[in-house]
Amino acid sequence: MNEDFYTFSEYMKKENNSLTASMEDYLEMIYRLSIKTGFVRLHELADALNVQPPSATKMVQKMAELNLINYEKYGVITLSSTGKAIGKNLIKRHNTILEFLKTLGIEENHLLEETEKIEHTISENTLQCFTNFIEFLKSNKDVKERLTEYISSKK
Amino acid sequence: MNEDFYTFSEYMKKENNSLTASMEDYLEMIYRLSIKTGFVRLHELADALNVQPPSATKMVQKMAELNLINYEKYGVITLSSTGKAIGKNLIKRHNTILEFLKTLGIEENHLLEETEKIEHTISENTLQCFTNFIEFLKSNKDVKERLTEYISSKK
DNA sequence: TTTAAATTTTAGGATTGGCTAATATTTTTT
DNA sequence: AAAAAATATTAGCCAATCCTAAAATTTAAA
Repeated sequence: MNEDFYTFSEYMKKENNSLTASMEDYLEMIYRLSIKTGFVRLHELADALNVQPPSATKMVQKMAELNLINYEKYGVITLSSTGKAIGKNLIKRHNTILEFLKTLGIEENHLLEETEKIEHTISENTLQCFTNFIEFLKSNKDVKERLTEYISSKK
Repeated sequence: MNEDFYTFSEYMKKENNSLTASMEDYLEMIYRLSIKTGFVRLHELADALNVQPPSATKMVQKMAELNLINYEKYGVITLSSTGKAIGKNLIKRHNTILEFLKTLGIEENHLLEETEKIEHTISENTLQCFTNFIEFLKSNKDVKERLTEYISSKK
């Protein structure tokens, strides 16, 4: 048993072709904001993520180079087909974690933040385990009830 | 319902007096490595965390300034009383998350990495929820069994 | 006790993703 | 169509944390 530790930074580094945590946040948000109209404007995106426009510009340029989005100077932002596919998965992951945490009794006003933080760190395998747990409770209503009961008794 | 999103970087910023994710990793490791002898050498620490010695030097200097550890150039590293107290909590948190994830069926060979990533992101409240869940299973053995069963049926 | 080996530090560089201030472009208003 | 307002970009800076290469210090060996 050779325990092999690394620092957080190292674990979070993206050696594969996967996205950085912040990129995932941008992609998710672009997905959400462009559902209705098919596009987003840079300042909407910046506002939604609570960053300054120059930060969004920089990130959006990077994402365009990675072909996650279509973007030209001063234009509108739209998702590429890749971006759309990835975005969809990110949103799904987000919602799974949200539901998972909710089930465990995380307070409503912390839910979003906790989800936002956790979603970027977990592996596919872990996500699947979360999904399984949710399913387990769905097909075992009695357990779900007892758990809910237990949680509220702890408040 | 005013959903207020931020990017991962913003969530992970430490405005309070709390430590960065990497600092937490260093502190945890120093705690582990200094249990027996009461001190650690810089190169042991660097080795254990898979970083190069200069990286460890820099971090250790910063942590000494924050009075988490006692350190003087070329000397040994020992925990200050503050550092010891915080370290103890970090280890406890680590172990809680490890147990939590194990219960959910995360595979043995991913357990450490997943724990290492999640431990730096969650709030006190969320940790408490994890603890509650573990307790719930301890006092409801039948549920624990059914869950374990369910998980292995999913493999 | 001088030399060699091990350990640690310093110096300088890279990446990520924020920021502000100033500039450029586009859109809207008059 | 010219002026004003809104939007977006560029330039340059900051902090965290990693890295390599070279220099300094300490420890061990001959």
